[in-house]
Amino acid sequence: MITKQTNDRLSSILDVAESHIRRGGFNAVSFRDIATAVGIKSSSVHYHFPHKHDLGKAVVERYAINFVEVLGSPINSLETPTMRIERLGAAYSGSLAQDGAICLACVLGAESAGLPEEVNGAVIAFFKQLLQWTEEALTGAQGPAADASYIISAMQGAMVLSIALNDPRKLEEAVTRLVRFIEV
Amino acid sequence: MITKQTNDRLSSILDVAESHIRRGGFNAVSFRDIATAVGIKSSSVHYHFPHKHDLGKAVVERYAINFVEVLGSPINSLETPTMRIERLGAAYSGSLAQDGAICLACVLGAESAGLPEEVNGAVIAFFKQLLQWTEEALTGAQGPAADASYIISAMQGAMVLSIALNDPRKLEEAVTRLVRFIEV
DNA sequence: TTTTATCTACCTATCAATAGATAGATAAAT
DNA sequence: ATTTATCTATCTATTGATAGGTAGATAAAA
Repeated sequence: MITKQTNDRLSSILDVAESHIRRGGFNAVSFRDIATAVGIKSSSVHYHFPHKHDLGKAVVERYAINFVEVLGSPINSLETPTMRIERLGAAYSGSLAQDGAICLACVLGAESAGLPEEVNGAVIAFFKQLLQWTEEALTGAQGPAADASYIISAMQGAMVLSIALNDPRKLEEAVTRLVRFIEV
Repeated sequence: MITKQTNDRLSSILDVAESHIRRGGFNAVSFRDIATAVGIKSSSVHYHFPHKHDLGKAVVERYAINFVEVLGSPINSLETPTMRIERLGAAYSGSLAQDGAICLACVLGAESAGLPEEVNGAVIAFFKQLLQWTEEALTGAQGPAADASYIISAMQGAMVLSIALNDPRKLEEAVTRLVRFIEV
């Protein structure tokens, strides 16, 4: 059985790992860093995640579940596609503003070719999930920006630019522009 | 005096470093890997680049010079803004197709928060240069996509998606869409 | 012309630090 | 009694970095 405390500890480990990865990529985490931050020993982190790729995969999978949960369903008859993409944009902006760090998929997608395949697989799955959500959200939409890949690309790219240039408005402006050019 | 051979060796070091960074980020390079690939010892790499951030900075700076050179001038009276952005898109697509690797700025921009400041500074400078080029190229242009930050974001993001999903068409489609929605 | 000095570009050897990983002990919980 | 979650202790490999040496080119001084 998994106790409450164990769950907390697991969460803490994943929290620290996610935070480090989102700031500096997969190689920016080490078992020791995590252990120190959480207050345990590195061998205890290995107990929960035998290999580093187990940890990486778990971080990505939790992130994916959480992201989709925050987004909610893309099929909501009370909303227009524009409103849904606005919601997606808000999730991106919020994540940047709240954590001061880029989206996990941005970092890991960028260093995709250097990742363990277990981690890369999880990243790919997340991207596909994200694309599917956006496609469904766009049902019936038209206009210069009404394409799932295009929207995800633009938002992720704007996020990178925002982080690199330390200017959150890059992302906000991109979202505004995207939303403006979706027609119902 | 810098001999021809020295120049070749320096180039080789930078070549290998760039290739590794573009595949897996800044931490995917090591002095030993480079040395082995080039055929010298790691201490010799240190001779040319005392610290790792010196190497990183040099890689970014060479990349920036090369990229702008490939692009050519953004101000060319024979071209429309659309044609210029098409040229930018071709540079991105070509770089992906030719090297099978993402743009250097995409990777380093994404892990920006984890980079040595010397390297990060060079990345920021490159981004600014790229934005300025695009702004100049857009002179007089209008339409849903006529914004430098937006165009760079969309292209970089599409590049990440292309690499992560192993589908170069993501980038090509994004470029097509961007170009289509620039009006003169 | 020969000697002396300096510089370049590499080498060997080595360092301390850190990486991921494992074995075995322990104590608490089930 | 067994499982869970942690510990201590340790391993091997790799990291970035440095010290000290050397062959060859260049250049200035004797």
